[in-house]
Amino acid sequence: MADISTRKVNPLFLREEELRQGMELLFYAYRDFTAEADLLLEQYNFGRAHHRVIHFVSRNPGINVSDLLAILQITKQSLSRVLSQLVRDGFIEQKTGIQDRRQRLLTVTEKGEELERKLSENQRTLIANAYREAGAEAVEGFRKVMLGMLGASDRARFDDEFLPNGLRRRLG
Amino acid sequence: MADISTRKVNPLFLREEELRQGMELLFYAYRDFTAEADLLLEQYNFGRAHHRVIHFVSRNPGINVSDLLAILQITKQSLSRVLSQLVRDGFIEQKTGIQDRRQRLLTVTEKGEELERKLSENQRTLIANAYREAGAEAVEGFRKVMLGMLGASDRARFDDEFLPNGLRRRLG
DNA sequence: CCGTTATGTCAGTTACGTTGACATATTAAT
DNA sequence: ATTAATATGTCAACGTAACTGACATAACGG
Repeated sequence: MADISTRKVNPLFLREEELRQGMELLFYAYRDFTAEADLLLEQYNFGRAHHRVIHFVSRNPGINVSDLLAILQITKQSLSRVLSQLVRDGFIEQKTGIQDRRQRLLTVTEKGEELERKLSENQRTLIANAYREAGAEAVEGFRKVMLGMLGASDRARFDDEFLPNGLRRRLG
Repeated sequence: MADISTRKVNPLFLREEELRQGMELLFYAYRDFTAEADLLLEQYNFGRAHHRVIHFVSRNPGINVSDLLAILQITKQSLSRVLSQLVRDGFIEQKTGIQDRRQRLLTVTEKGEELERKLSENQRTLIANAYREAGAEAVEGFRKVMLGMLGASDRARFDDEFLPNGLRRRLG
């Protein structure tokens, strides 16, 4: 086979090829992964940014704005537009913090949870299918490689990943 | 441990948690992966779109515009802006097709290859480190899961992934 | 010759990010 | 008690990269 002979003759080329392939896998996977939700979002006049906000607020109920900004890594002005739309339309609620009254603690309303479920339904299916077809061992490898590609601060977010929702550590 | 007890008590919750975690891994990995190249691109007044074009033209020398559009999945108007800048600045060359003179076949110039190397240097390092730390078996799992998440047409692009560059099949 | 294809371009729009400057309420510190 | 720092919000202007729709040109193919 051409591939095998190439493997033997030029292993360095294949290493390079392997890396390039990884880059492309990431590109295609991310795009295919977000494609369907994007279509749904259009019906609400929302964009991908709204989905991200709903997702992370749903995952971190009671999160404050600073911590959300740290996760999303955008400016407060950018978040403001998206967040105020979500609040206006009743998908997210803001409550003044108890210990620190400067904070606006964010939670997703039931209406918001419903939207989140709709938006992520296809994504969950995609991942679930990929996980199921690949098998538990492959999933472990997938997680290992993905975690290895994250920056230190993002990796820290997964340290307590198996704690129940309410106990998850805020910040990063 | 909290995680193990939770696992036993509520396996369905953990399944959901596992899927959500996969979604976030993809989000963080993609962002961290592209962050550094984005900074470099600014110095050329280019954006991520330019990187994508250079990458895929470099990978598919002599590709025509339609096939490139099929890979990128953007409109020709969107590609036009980016591509004409890259041609203007001497990173990409267009040659009229030989069999079909309507086609503009695209190749990356030496200057373009140099830029591509610079841009992907950090990305290659990120992947290489993640691969090395995770081990060969994990990498196989990673690839399996990622491929499983792709749509059929994107998955087809990886059918001949181990053929040398010049022999890779065009289109999808 | 004519319909289709490959490509390009003009014009207008949208989503989502940016910077900079400033305002307000609240907390923390000297 | 005053002052500095923090958390948040907002106004304004801007840039990139995507989009749609419409039209133009050149070349291919029957």
